[in-house]
Amino acid sequence: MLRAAVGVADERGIESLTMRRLADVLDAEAMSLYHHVANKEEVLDGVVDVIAAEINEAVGRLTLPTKGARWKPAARLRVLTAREVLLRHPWAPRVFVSRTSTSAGILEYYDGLLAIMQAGGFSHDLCHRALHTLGSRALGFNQELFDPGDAPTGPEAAAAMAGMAERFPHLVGMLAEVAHDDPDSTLGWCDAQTEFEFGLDLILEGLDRMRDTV
Amino acid sequence: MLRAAVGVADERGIESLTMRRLADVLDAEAMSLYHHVANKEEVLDGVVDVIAAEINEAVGRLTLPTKGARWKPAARLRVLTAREVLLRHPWAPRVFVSRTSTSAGILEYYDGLLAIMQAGGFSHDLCHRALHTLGSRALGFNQELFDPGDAPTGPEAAAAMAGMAERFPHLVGMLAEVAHDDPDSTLGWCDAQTEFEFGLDLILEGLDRMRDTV
DNA sequence: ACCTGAACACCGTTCAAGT
DNA sequence: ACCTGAACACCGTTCAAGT
Repeated sequence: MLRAAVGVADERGIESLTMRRLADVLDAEAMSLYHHVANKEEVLDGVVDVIAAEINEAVGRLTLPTKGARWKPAARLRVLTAREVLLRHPWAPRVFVSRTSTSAGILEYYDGLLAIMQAGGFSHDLCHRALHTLGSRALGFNQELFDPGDAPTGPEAAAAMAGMAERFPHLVGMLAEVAHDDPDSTLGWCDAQTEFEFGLDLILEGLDRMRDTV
Repeated sequence: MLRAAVGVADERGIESLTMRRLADVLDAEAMSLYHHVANKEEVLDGVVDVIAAEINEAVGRLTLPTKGARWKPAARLRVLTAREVLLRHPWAPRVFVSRTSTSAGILEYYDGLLAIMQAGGFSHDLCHRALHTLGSRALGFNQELFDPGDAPTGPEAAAAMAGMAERFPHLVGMLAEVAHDDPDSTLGWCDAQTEFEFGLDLILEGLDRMRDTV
């Protein structure tokens, strides 16, 4: 049933995951679901567990060494592997942030990340700060509020840019040059992947520096 | 009307902000709102604009110098000032991340942040990467997936910890020591404030280092 | 032009009734 | 024990009708 819920979200989007539709897919008529879950929240909790299990299965196959300075490439690969799973379920981050309680599967994922950091020599306190600093990046996604690289294109783009240039001069200046330097910057998630890795590496390097000095 | 919407969200939570309740508060009977907005999405867009205006008003009063190395404390204060506004509207981050288009007020906020970075000598490309790296932190909040410092308390805490210790040894070890080192770590947003500033400073320092070398 | 009430299509959920 | 259909309370939204 939870697998069916993930299937519905994958195929028609998370907003289409309603109790009625889920029952339809299961060939059960409508409201029988409530004999297996207390309410929809429990369905979403279960969905998170399914995705977490998929992530844990993927990162469980990793075999990089983790001692000392090797912690960094090991943590990096773990995060990017989790990200690969999430890229197959683009709706999952939204469900993750909507949960109030934490799934055991997510705790298991974090526990493995902590194992890497502790093998690298992190104190418990630095581990704690590291998890907060990484935030959702630890699981492979970064909540973007708007895409600064998403410059307007099309016929009226030039006019819109001119109007915006007065109100947001620095922003428009940046967009013009970034778009010029990298014409592929708006082509799908390739760019987002580069940006994600940039931010991840910046944080991991900052943490590594503290490992040496704190 | 948008101010009334913010008031409803402040007093009863964002989930209580329905078209019917909003009309009630405005002493208009129900469905007259649709003569002023196309749909609820437009109401939420407007709510974002109201909060963005409040943020811009607050950061507009700041007067720190921004040239060269001074960019860092200036950017830091700008972000923490935005955070102060959001702490008065704890539901706002959830509305922010739910918007697909970006409000002009948010663009204005980003434009001012870019002005600081450019005064500090950032290239357009590094500005772009910096915004992506900061993500929601640029606006003063960090999407937490679960609070690793939120150790269980109460009578059955010890038993729960013992059960969890087998499955999540590193996590439980960390929680035990962090809770021991800092018994106040679960008392409200003080802790979250410390953690937010830690992550913010780590990122700002990493960006500052790149300013010198890239 | 602006407001209104009834109605529609949808949602999560309850409940008494079936097997 | 498990499933079902009708119903309830709520939501966003439409529409014809009022002033």
